[in-house]
Amino acid sequence: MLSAGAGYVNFYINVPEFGRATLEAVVRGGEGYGRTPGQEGGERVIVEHTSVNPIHPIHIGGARNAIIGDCLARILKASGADVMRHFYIDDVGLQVAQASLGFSKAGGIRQDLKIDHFVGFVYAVTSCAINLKSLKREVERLKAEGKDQEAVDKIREVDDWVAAAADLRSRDEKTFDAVFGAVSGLEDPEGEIARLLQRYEAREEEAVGLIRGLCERTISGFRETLKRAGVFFDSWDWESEVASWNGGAKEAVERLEATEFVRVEEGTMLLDCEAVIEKFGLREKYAIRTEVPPLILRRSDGTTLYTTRDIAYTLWKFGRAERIINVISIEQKLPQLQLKLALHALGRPDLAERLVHFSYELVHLPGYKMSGRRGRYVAFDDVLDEAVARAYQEVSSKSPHLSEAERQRIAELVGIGAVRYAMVSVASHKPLTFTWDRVLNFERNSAPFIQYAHARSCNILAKAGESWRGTQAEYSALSSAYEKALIVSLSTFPERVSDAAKSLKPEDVAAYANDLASTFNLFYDNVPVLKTEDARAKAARLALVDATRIVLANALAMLGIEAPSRM
RNA sequence: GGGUUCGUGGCGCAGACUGGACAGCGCGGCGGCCUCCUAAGUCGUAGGUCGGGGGUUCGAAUCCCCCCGAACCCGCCA
Repeated sequence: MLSAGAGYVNFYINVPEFGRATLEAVVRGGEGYGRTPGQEGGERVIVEHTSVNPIHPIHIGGARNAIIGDCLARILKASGADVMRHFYIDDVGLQVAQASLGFSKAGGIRQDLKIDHFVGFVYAVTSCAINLKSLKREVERLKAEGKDQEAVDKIREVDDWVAAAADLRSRDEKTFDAVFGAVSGLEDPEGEIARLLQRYEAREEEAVGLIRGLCERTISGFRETLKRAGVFFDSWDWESEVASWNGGAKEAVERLEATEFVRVEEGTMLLDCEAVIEKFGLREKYAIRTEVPPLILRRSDGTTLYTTRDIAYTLWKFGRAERIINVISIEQKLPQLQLKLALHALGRPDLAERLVHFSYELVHLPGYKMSGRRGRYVAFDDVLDEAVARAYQEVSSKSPHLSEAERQRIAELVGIGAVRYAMVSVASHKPLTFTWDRVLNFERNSAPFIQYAHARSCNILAKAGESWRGTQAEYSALSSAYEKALIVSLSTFPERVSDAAKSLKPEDVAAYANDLASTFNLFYDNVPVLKTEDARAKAARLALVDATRIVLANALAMLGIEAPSRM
């Protein structure tokens, strides 16, 4: 039936029939409802995400990346794609060499601190020592040249690093003194780091042992954190292996060198991005309104830079998938564009077309700016701990009848669910300001709200037993507005999932789950299920509850959030 | 300085690409609902010049231009 008004067409649905069809489809589909089964020869997609530098623990910004990337992968998989999740380990960067140098001076590791946190500390101390040394030299030079005002500005920077150093020292004097003293005592720490990196790229045994040793340790910490957060990878790609030692970066540079777009200036090799844009008419395609600076492919000392190695890595990934989605923060917008331009320069516009930079905004902290180099960040581990602790308080006060073990189990999945939901539900192009109260809320518009609706549905079903399943359901009994709304919501789930996958908007699944939970709560408060007199009407309502339970669980699964049956 | 993105009630968000039914939701405020399937729920109420100003349109939070504010980028870092 149709009716029109104010330029809109309203549809009315044959509820009993539609209800029957929807509920049967949900129950028949079970865990698969809302999912498109993967097919032989389906699109292979690599989602590269997290890829935190192995020099400090994953902080709250990396957590946003990990959670968005993980949800994206889950949703794409649900829509039928053959998804592989990759973590790119940037072990060929300057920062890793720097952390490794400091680590070699630390005089052993601390057993009482998670290893990636210890590495982060050592890296920050090393970075302080190096920055202070070079800034002080700069100040001397400026003073000698009579540039007093510039010297004053530099002194201000020195003060900032001195403050960072004092803060670090207060955390662990022994390690600080060992690392800071040793690094400051080096005649030319920056040169030493550059040489270490060169030796690593040349795959010299000692350098490999040092850098790999550090990376392996840090990554073992990452794995622990990520596992707890429900984030998993199919592949851990060492930059050294997929871009450097395998000759990939060298080959990419050579191939680019053979094109008309590369030139050498003062020993550095540059890709003329503007020339690429002009040649292939890409200005409009990529909405480029300003001059794109040249991409430096090779340093004057012969080593490669991150984006150069990323070209090689991208080609490597395209050997394994048709589409690549890189979850990388908005800060790297320009290098990601330059990466595409490099593909064009190599004569592979088809690859550029299927390379997606899924960018997300940074996580801010009220009051200060995070800085790995200064050792200032909120670690993902600490966020998870705090979330679970708060959830435990909540569970204990709301469900004191549950056993201690069960309260702990529920606290874990509620706390972590809350963090995941908070991270994925905000559109990724919006900056996120981190505050505990905001991220760890357990009310509506949060994972616990959805989990609670799920637990309620489970509870009704648990009390109903199994006998109703043998009863012929009378779907015409589902006549209230609450029931109709619920049926409509359930029926739209598969479409919502495929839309979210197409538009790469995991937050849409989060919003759907919240809406469904809300719709179910209205039903719950207004329609008594177990008290329904007529057995066939009761069976229909129980089928509706069962279907809701299934869809809530499936939606939560796509967000990597567990669905408890009690809480 | 140039570019990109964002600016929606006290706070946090959705809606914007594909312009249309009173701009939705949560937190916080105020006032209700547990002899009834878990109140992490729910109902009611107050609170909005959709940053500001022009324009396009029958119609603009949504499209265009200008301005203001914030974030990010413009490195032989990643």
